[in-house]
Amino acid sequence: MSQGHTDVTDQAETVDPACPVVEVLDRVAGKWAVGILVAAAKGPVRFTELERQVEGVSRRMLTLNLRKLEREGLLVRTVHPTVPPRVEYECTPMALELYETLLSLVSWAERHAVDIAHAHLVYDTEHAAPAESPERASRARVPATR
Amino acid sequence: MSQGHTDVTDQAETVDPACPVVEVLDRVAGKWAVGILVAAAKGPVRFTELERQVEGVSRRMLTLNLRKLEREGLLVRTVHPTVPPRVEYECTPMALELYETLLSLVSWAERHAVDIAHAHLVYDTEHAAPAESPERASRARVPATR
DNA sequence: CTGCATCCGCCCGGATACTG
DNA sequence: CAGTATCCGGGCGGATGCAG
Repeated sequence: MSQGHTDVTDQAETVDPACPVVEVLDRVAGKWAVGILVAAAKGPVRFTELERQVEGVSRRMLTLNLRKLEREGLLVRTVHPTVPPRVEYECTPMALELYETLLSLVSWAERHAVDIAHAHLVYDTEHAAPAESPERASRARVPATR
Repeated sequence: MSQGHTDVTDQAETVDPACPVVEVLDRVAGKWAVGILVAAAKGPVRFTELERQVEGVSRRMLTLNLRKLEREGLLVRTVHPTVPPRVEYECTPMALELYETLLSLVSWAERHAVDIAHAHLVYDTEHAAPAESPERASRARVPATR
């Protein structure tokens, strides 16, 4: 049991001395983690609720990410001892702060959405293009000859 | 050639209607992308230079991420037509803005470093613990009975 | 020096079935 | 309802070799 696939729930995380940003991103790296955070940011959410809202996530990955986020101290899991069982996940203050920070990323993305789209277009064009003008067929910028 | 493994260079990216954050993160998701950005933030960097600074990245992944970042319009590739060839990668203004934003993430990480570490400790303890006190061995918080 | 192509192992993550 | 366990395919990414 101590082997097999580790999934997102990597207990032994690889440290990256380069910079702490990587660490943060690695935590939220999960394709679903952010979605979960967003869904939970508005208030306590039930398991099935998440399964619907995040939508696209499998039960497995949902649970996995939930556990991970809980471990990170970003979510609090509350079990209501009722029948049928009722479990709610709630963002911690820390998570809400992170959420606010993520918003600045969104801001960045929105501000440069067109730039990025344009960049894609240019890159793809200059790249997929087999050959047009014999001169200047290379995709890279060349510095002023000096 | 038109098939096989797609790697990081996924041209056809999956759209996530949930929120734009995911998009941004997916762009920088590459374990190495951030490292590259950081290295390039200080100024134009050569290929081999990156290979050393990021350190841990294979030539393959480096190239792949470089291409991706270039496509995103975050890096500018400049080829100096000399011999031996000299290629430099430089952050675009847009990338530098992103870099600044990422710094706020670092700030968050630093502010809550201890909280996170503590959360890990608690979670791991309450979880790895096979059994100690017969009562209250469950890891979840239970809400006040009401 | 810079970069692409191929091979290939390994992990990620989806599907399914079963438990409390 | 809320998970856990198992199977298993796909692609992610390292290693290597070759080209400009």
